[in-house]
Amino acid sequence: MASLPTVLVGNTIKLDSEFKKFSPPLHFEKRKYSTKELEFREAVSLITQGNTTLESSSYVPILQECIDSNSLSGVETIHANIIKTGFGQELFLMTFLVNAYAKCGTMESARKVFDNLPQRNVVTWTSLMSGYVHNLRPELAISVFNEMLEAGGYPTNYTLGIILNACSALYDVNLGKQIHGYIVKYDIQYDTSVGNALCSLYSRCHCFDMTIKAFDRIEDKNLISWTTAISACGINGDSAMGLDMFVKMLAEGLEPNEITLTTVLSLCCTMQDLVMGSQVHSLCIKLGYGSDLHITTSIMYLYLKSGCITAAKKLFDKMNFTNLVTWNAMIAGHAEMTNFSENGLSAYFYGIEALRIYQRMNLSGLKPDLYTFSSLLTVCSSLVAMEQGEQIHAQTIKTGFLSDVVVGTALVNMYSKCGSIDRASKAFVEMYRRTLISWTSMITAFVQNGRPQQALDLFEDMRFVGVRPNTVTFVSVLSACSQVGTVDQAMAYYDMMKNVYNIEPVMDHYACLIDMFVRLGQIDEAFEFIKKTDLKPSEFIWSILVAGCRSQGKLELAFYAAEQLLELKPKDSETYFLLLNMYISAEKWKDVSRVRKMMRDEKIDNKLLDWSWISIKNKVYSFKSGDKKHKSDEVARLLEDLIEKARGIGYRVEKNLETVDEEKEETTASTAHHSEKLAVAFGLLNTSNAAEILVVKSTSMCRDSHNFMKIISTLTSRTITIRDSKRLHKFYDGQCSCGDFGHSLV
DNA sequence: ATAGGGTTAG
Repeated sequence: MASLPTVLVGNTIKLDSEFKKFSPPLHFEKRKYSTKELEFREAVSLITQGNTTLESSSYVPILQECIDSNSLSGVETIHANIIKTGFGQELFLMTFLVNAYAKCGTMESARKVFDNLPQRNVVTWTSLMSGYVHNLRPELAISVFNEMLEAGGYPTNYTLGIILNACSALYDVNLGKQIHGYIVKYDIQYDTSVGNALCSLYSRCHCFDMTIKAFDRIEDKNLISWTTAISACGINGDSAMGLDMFVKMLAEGLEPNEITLTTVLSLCCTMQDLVMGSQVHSLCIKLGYGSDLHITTSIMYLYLKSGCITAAKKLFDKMNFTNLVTWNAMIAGHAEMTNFSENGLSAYFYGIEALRIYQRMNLSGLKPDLYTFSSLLTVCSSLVAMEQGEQIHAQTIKTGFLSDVVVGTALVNMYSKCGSIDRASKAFVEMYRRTLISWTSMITAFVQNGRPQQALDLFEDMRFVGVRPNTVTFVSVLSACSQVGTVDQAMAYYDMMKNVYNIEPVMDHYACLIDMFVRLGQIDEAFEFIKKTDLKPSEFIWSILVAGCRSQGKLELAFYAAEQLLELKPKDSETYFLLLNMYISAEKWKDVSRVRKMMRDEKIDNKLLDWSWISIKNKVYSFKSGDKKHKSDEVARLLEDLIEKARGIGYRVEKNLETVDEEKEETTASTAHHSEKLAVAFGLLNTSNAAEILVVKSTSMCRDSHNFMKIISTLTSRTITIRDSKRLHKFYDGQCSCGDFGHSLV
């Protein structure tokens, strides 16, 4: 966090009447450059020959050319020449030189030129500030601002715009508000550059209302004002409003440029609105931006986000030019699919594809940046690929991108989802800046890893440092409460959410509370709560109730809840398998046949896509039920041996689909195995004695397998982590981190 | 002399 510049605390900005009227700054006249016709190369050759017939203003377009081609050596050559020819006293020229050095990335030289200036005016000061903002040293821009004020200089609207940008770069909305205070006091909110900077600051700091207010106050709204406001709508999650503004902008007669269009396409993208997207695309083509790289990348990303992976790939392969952003979008698009795939198996393939694209990107010679790393970490967390995740962690350290708050948060999330809570919290502690999402991620990490009390403690820390929780934070908090199992505490947080933070409860919050009642065995209270809140339970809530009723032996209610679930998800194979298993456990064979017939009628696959995979030394081994791959004899023998030993200490194979022969409808010997049992056995055989086992499973774990893993963790003295489609299970010493309510259903 | 966009995290 940037410390507050002391000068700003008192009323020390002296704004004179000149400033209020926006007259041009003192000592600065706009020159008409006589060298418009002078060719750049000609000029350079004149300079290098030492033939100095140039007048001082002729240097400006040459310097501009150096800036455009980012040629530091060019700037240095011209600098030397200016000194030689005695133009070093020309303030306007030296100001431009400060700017040129700053734009070419050497603030040391810029500062040196500035320090040697014969005199200073607001333009020279402002150029230096702008240079620091441009070179990612906003805090230095602010101290230069203070220096200027102390020296008696007055800011202009441009100066204030730059300082607001510095605040924005520091995410220091409080300092920005102080500056805003002066802007209000001197009534210059309607100025375009000040207004645009305010919009941009508030947008970046997620103060949406302030953004729109600042926008409304701008007298002459230019394309930048509109683009900033439209983009702010997107950041705020109100893409529809952004599209409305875009239409309004068009109605006002402004023509969008490629940047506005890219922003608008990104709105279509978050709305997954292919129809609107293709309309905007047509407009892009009409305005001549059809082959613009940003536009094409946005269209590609729109396809990706709308699930049209093949179309996106086609476009990608057809593109003549790609840059890092194109590749990042491709990787991010696949990374996102790993989150939204219903089916764990397809998530796995998307994840692998994302890593492949990354390899291809490396081969093409592009260097990854913070966006690449964030997406890759997401992929690793979805794949539960901790080894790859660690490699990417190492790369973020080497490249310096670890200091980015999003990368840091993604790292916390990756370690958490891979079951390594210690590394997750280390990553969190080492972050130098944390956003609400970082805090929420860490709170969620504790919840995911079965440490509810630490989650609640961290939540209080977060409140203590003044970070305001949101809906998502409270889902994790209530989820932690349900694990702790204190009804009063949960209700207190529920009330806090509603009354202190004015957050309306959503289905996930209700689900947490119902989950808590169910865990406490208070099935009646759960149903009562549903009635009291006039709640129409979601699928998820019904599935919690099914599991709860079953474990409480309330079979009638369980069947009722399961039927409700089926009504909400009539095409979902897992629900049918749930019902089947329930009837099999109850040995109601008639109902078993009835459900099987329903499945045939609905054309539901007779086999659940149950896969598990384990990554050992960068190789991934996948298993499906009853699989015979990967040293099957050894794996089978070990598994039989473990089952035998487990039986010795009370394990009984539960009757379910895996263990019941379909034809005879009776329990057979456990020759068929769940995929995760195979993967764990394989892991036990192929890792050293103390190593943790980490397995990913495409569906959710069943109760039988869950019981089995608990016992195996004791028998082998190993920590076994299984990430299923619902949550994380960490088995250690006969216990599971989910508190035995995480396994669900089937 | 100043200003805007796309890809990222719960």
